[in-house]
Amino acid sequence: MPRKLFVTTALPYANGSFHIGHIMEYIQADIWVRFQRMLGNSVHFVCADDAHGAPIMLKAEAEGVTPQQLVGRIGAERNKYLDGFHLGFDNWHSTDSPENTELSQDIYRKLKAAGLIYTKPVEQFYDPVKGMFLADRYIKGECPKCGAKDQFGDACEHCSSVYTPTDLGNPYSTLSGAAPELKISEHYFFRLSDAKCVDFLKQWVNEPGRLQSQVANKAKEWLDGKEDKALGDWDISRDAPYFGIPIPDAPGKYFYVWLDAPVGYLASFKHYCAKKGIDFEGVLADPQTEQIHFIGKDIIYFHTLFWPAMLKFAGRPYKVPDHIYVHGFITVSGEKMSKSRGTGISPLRYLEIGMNPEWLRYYIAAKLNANVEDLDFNPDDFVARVNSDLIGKYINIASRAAGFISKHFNGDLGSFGKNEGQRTTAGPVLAVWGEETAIREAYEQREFGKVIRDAMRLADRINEYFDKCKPWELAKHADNPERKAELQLVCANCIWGFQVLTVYLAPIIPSVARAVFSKFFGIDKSVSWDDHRNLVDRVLPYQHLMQRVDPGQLDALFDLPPAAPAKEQKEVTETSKNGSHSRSAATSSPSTPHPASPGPAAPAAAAAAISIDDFAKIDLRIAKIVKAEHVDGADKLLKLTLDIGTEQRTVFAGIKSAYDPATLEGRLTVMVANLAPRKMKFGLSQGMVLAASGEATGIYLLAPDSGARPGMKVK
RNA sequence: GGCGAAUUAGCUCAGCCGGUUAGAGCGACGGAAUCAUAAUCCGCAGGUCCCGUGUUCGAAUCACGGAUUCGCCA
Repeated sequence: MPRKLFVTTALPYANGSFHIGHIMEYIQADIWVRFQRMLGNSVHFVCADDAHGAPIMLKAEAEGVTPQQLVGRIGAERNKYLDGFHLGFDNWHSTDSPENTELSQDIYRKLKAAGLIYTKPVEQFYDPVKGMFLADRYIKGECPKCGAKDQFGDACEHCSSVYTPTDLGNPYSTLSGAAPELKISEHYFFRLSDAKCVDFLKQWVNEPGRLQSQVANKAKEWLDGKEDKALGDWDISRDAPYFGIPIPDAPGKYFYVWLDAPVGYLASFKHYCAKKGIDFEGVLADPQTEQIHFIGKDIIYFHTLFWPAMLKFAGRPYKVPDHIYVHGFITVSGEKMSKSRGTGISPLRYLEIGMNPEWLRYYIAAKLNANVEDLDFNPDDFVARVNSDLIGKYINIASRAAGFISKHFNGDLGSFGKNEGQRTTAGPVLAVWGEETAIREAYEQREFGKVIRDAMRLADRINEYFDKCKPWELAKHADNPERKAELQLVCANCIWGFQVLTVYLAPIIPSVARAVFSKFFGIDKSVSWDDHRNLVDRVLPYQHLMQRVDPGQLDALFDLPPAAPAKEQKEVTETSKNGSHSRSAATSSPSTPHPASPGPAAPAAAAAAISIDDFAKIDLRIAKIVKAEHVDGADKLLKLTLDIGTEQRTVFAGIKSAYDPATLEGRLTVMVANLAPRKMKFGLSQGMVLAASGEATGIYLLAPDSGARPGMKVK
């Protein structure tokens, strides 16, 4: 009996491009979905842009476009990523859509009819210049405890005390700079504290197998809170102007973005159903349907409290989620992605420089398990794992066995019985078949790391078998029919083992799996789980199925343009604090846009004029290169140790192509001494040296006239 | 500040309910092989299991305290 699955990933906030954290979540869900589909289960897999809310409204305003235009622009680039990483969503929609408006308002009306909605006046800061109420993050002022200036309205970065915006001294609006006024407005609330809500949620959370234990514990902590920790009601309205969905019969009131965001799961599904002629309500109302949401650990609160309660008390046709599968964040080289230092990985750049998306899928799968744990992208580890596991172990099996079959048997794998128990498959094939249950269960449990550990152990077995049987020796005696038959058997066994492994790995590397079947086995079909039993009869001449990673590509991946200037960072900080879906996938990294490539400097098309004050911010110093060294594994970089009088700095400079390190030692140059340090693949770079370059090749380091001494300021 | 999670070989990690000399992969090192995109195979080396105290016949595993990191506190 095939399962019926409705699967979603968290809605990304549509104010920016995808970052590596989004991609990680989609890869996790996509692997699981592909696995389910291979088993023959029915899966509807959808997502959507989370379009509403103040940050998008304000960003659009700043850019002089409508929110719809902004969201449309972001939405237009989604497919590049989704196709690029083989993410097989059935549909991608938007919360700013007729379906979402209809469903959100319907759910609201039903909640209201159930007596779970009420209104209450709320006193809140109001920006008289902008004419709008201000969320906490748009108010700054002096910390009531320590007096630090320019603190946000929720917590102090200096003394980390927590308070409300009304506690701030000399508050001001970050939007207009005006002093905010306290103003009262009627707000709509969802009565989450209602006994029937709490009782339902307690039962829902405790359902065995529904949530990961860490997640269930967290939810229980919220549900069992007492006094000031007790579960409160949820403020679901915002006053105009607001980019969102109007609340029925409440002029000037809109749903808070977090109310309509998860409804977007349903809106996207409904939109898809309409396109495909599927009965939307029928699928939802079917008790067999399993509704599953993949999310990041930062949005557990919304998905284990509000969302199930909303659905439960809205009633039919809505169903409560069957599972919420929570993952951790992704870090890069052990560090949380930094907002200010521009570290991180751009998924778009990854694709643009021609890196294979399935390397990343493989690497992320290798490090994923079912727990709410962060995982680390480590560049060296990435290269090692992909090259030694995927190419060295797995692909290598086909590569080394196929030649003999093509050369001596014209691609025929032989008339040996291929069924379990028969002599011919007693070698590696039985071993590989023996792990089928374990691997299938590991997939089901989202223990992808275990899948890969198991699969690679099997690849090792096949390689050992190959070595032990020495087919290259057998081939030397191919005129002996017995030797020749043995040669065919050994190679066939390895190729069958490879076939089974390919099926096992297909959810993770779908495109390679498909290519193995079409280009190597001559079978053009989508790979199903059953294909691990249907051993093939022949192979086509082997052609490369996958390239190795060139470590130089990692340099290119991390060689991003300098971090965005301070203004941009501030924006990012603010928007990322909005607690919406934007951060749901993983890190708090901004999705820093970047040019297609670090392009050659066009003959300086005069940049915009700056003031002398702007220039003075740059601390340029004469530096003496005391040491210059090659960097292992870096194509372009040299590691420089610079003396600037008061201290020594380590700087990585992209001048390897132009300078021999030995000739640099001892000479003077100019460095930016106050450039924010930046973590690079090879270490921390504490500044940069200045060099000239143009259209033509060549890089020319600056040098001061004689007489300059290390540490002198350049101005 | 309160609560929670994490901390195991150079790197990435596995070690369930406490039980013999703590494991894997990669890397390093030494060999072999040469079919394969220098991939593969064999062997070897590497650990005060964050620190301390305690419970126990026995603790990486439990308890308490501490350090560091990360998160949650609507």
